[in-house]
Order: sequence, then C-alpha cells, then structure tokens
Amino acid sequence: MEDANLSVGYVAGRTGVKVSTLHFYEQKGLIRSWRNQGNQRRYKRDVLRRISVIKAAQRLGISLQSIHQTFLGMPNERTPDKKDWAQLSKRWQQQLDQQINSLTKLRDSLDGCIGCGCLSMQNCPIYNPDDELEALGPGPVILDRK
Amino acid sequence: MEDANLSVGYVAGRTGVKVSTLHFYEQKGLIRSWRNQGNQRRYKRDVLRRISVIKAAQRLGISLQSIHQTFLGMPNERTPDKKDWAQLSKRWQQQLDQQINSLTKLRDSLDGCIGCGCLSMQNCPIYNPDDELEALGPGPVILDRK
DNA sequence: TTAATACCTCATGTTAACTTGAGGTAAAGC
DNA sequence: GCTTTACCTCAAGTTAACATGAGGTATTAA
Repeated sequence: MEDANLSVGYVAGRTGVKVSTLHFYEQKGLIRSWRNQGNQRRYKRDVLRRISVIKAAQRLGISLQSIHQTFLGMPNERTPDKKDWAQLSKRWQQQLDQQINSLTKLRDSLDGCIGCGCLSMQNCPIYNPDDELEALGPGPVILDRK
Repeated sequence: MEDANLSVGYVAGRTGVKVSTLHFYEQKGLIRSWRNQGNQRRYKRDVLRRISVIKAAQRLGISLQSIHQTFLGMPNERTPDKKDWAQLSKRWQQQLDQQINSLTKLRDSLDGCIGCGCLSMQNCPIYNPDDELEALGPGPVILDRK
C-alpha cells in the first residue's frame, strides 16, 4: 500500500528538482513511471529516495552515467535499500578518498613549487604530476633549452 | 633577443595542445600573437610558459575564465614571472585546501551514514551538507512522513 | 461549466572547452 | 616549378546535464 501514485509535480516539489529534470532522468533510465488514463506520469513513492540517492551521488562528483551503471549493477535493479546504500556509500567513499589524495598531492606539490618559477620545465611536479588516477596518455614535452 | 617568433605548429608541438586550441585560447584572450606577411600567427617564446600555467591551473580545476581573470589582475598583463607565480600558486593552493576540506567533510559524513539508510530524511548529512562553499539557496525538502 | 493549472511531446537552447571540417592561401622541400 | 605541408577563417559539431518554449490535452477548483 506504500506504492502510492505520485504525480510529476508532487515529486518535483518534494525533491526540489524541476519537472523537466524528471522527464530527463526517466529518459536516461534513472527513474521509472507508468501512465494513468490521461497519459500522465505516476510514480511509486520510492522514487523520492531514488532521486535523493542520485542527488547525493552528484554532490560527490559522480556522473549520471556512472550512477546509472551503479543502479544497473545492483540486485534486481530495485531502488537501493539500507544494505545497498551501505555498499554504495562505501564505494563512493573510496572514490572520494582517491580524489582527496590526488588533490592533496597537487596541493603539496604547489607548496614545494612556490617561488621556483619552474613551470616551463619538464620535471615540474605541477605540470607533470605522477597522477595515478587520470590516464592522460604521454604528457606533452615542454622544454625550453637554448 | 629571446622574443623569437614561433609558429603555431611549433608551439602546439612543444606544449602538447592542438593548433585549434591555440586559436581558441587566443580568441578567449588567454594568449597573444602577431601576424607575419602571410597572415600566419607568430608567438613570443614566453607563450610556452603561459600555456604551461594555463594547463597547470586547469589541473587544479580552475576554469579558463577565472584563469583569464587572474591574468588580467596581474601587473602589466605580462606573462607571470617567478614572483607572480608565487602569488598564483598561493592563491590556488588555498582553493585546493577548501576543496579538500569540502570533500573530506562529505566523506566523513558518508562514513557516519553507512548503514543508516536515512537518505530520504531531511537531516541526512549527505543530502543536506552544511557546505559553506556552494551557495545552493534554500535546499529541497524531502520529507517522507505519512 | 468554465477557467486556471498541470501535464504531455518534441525541438531547440545553454555553458565549457574544445574539435572537426570545408574551402582557400602560404611556405618549404626537392 | 611543383607538390606537400602548414596555416587561415568561419561554421558547426561534441559532451553533460539539464532548461525553455511551442502547441495541445487533462485535471482540478470555484
């Protein structure tokens, strides 16, 4: 009996996203709905949580695409419950850890670099960070000899 | 005598960016050039460092627009030298510090949230972080009472 | 019952940071 | 001198994540 049928307007109001965003999410396969007699969208109540999860993930800098992937990879494609959420948050937490590490390295490099003015050199830690996250391919060569 | 006149191709090769990118940067006012007889772009050697600085800043997540602003705000609109670079990196370092702080808070919130499954509630620290960086206006209200 | 909302679809617009392509000139190698 | 690169300009395409608007139907409130 908790599978109430909510309208787009209601869901939009409750989640703080625009109706067009709901259309968009649906088109992207992130949420689902069925239609009533008059062809209007109806949602189950759990769409609210689903949208919350999407928004939370976005705050972490996760793209809609990979959110979609994550949803797909979850058992039964159901809206995440407590257990699923625990897994999600654990994974996202790790991603965050990596990001933080990356940025910290960069910041510290900056620290070491202040005043050196070495930017145009091949071995500048800022310009050529040994960043294990981003595979940027063979870096550009910036040499200013002669 | 260090103001050699470099061609786009050369600069592109040395910096690892495409010729079209140089056109683009010039159009955005980030770099400058003059033309030779045949209307081809020529650059001073210091454009190399300028591009390095742009790239370094981008790695820090700084937008071209604000890089442009920064350049404009610098004395004489000249290509940054050691002193300028020290200022730049100090400012960017602070930005990084803030980002790191933000992410760390988010991560720790996640930590506290694992297993709580509270996402659809008003006071979830993930969904409603007290994030002093982003002014998101009045947040959405997600209540699931009744 | 009628007017005001709420919805619907489909197409196009938006921002950032570039890339690609078309059509044409200039410079360089042999 | 001829052919191959290298450049030039201007227009349009690309990705992400939606927003906006037009033209039309369905619900809801008085």
